[in-house]
Amino acid sequence: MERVKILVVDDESRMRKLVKDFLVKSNFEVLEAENGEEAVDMFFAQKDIALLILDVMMPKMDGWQVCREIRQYSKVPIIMLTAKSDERDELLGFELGVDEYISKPFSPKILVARVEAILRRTNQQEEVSLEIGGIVIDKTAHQVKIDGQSIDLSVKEFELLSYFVENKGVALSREKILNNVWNYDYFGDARTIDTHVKKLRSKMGEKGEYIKTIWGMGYKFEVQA
Amino acid sequence: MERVKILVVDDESRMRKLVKDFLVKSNFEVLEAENGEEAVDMFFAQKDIALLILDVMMPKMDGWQVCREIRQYSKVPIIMLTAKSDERDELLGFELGVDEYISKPFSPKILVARVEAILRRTNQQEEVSLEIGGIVIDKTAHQVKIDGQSIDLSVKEFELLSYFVENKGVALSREKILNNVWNYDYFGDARTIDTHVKKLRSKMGEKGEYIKTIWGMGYKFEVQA
DNA sequence: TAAAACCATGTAAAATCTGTGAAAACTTTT
DNA sequence: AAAAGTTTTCACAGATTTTACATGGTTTTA
Repeated sequence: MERVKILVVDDESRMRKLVKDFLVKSNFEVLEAENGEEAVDMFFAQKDIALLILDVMMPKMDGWQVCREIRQYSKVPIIMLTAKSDERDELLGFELGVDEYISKPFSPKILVARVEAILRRTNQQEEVSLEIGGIVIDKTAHQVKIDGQSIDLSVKEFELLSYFVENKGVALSREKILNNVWNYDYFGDARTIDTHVKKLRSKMGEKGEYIKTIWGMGYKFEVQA
Repeated sequence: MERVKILVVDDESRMRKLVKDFLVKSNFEVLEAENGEEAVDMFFAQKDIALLILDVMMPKMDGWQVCREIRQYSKVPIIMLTAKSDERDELLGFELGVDEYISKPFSPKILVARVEAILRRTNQQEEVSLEIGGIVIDKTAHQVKIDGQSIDLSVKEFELLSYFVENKGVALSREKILNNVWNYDYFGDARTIDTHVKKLRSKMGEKGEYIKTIWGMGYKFEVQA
């Protein structure tokens, strides 16, 4: 099992180190950013950050702003660190979708407990396996079965199919696919998608037809005729 | 961007004014009703009310009843105002599809925050689909159905039809259509529109007649005869 | 009512896009 | 370091869409 990534954002390196130490001990992988801008960049460059811990007070871009920017694209859980309890702006946080506040100073146990609670809560909602039209995608096992028959997919193919299934019925532009399945900073040829779609379709046999071409637009995964 | 309409229902005019003031400050458009009957009538007369704020205790028809009547036809978000927290009937509310409770007295900020949170939440889930005269345009799926029957449209045709439907009843000059459906830097033949209109009409069968020619001016989408 | 202005339609050319195969560039495994 | 596998690029053919244009019909205007 791969370790869960947490991004810690604080301008004080001592604080970052402190938080990091606690989390690393609890077997999380910790990334650090020392200001809001760096945090946002890092979040979108990395694709699999499971939780953010944000200091409210930071130069350049404060925690609220980071929260806003990230919430435009992601529902990743966010914990806010506040110096005093009156720095907590519950109202603003509510609007922005903050999951939890922790006031400094905090005990290591509290921090880890909250992090684990939130991850447990959110992971429950996340589906581990998707099923549609005889296609079963097991994200944990990284395996796909079609009518009970396991098929071999490369990583990209797997991710692409997952993305399609997660967005079944939704018309997806190539650009959108690129931004979601490929890394945010990938600037290659959009035709790459076509090639992967071709392979996916062929590996999926007759169920490959579920991946529909929308001319001049992109693709759409849909089960009905 | 047009302002979002909220209907506030309470028998006390002071309370209505209070709520209204807060919401207007946050740039909502506020309609008022002073009892349940009026609220229901108003809701169905107005077509585009985005949210209801209902007092539970009202003469004639209480908040629960209003909720029931409206829920038969609409999924519009509903916030209930309760005098005391024990007036909240969570169970009943759950059945009726109440989205949120706010107990009086409440702070203006909380009210506005909840309203905005709910609108954000529901707008996300809301399908981007337009419906008129048996024509359903699902922008997400990039699909058009006529009387439940899916029809194939090219991208331009799809966009053109969407534009027409979004501007139903409005006479649209060719220039305007060109500027909105085509890129603003398109300098081709305006006759191109005619061709697309022709195709659209034919693909839409008898409903093609909804696209009306306005002589010497352009086109108009309109459902009635 | 005739002329002028304008629209609908069919046809065909032009532009655009997709599917495919093959090869190049990378990664990972052996 | 070679082999095996994966991902990306590229180019071409075929398919589809978009556009232009000519013709004939319709509406307006004078």
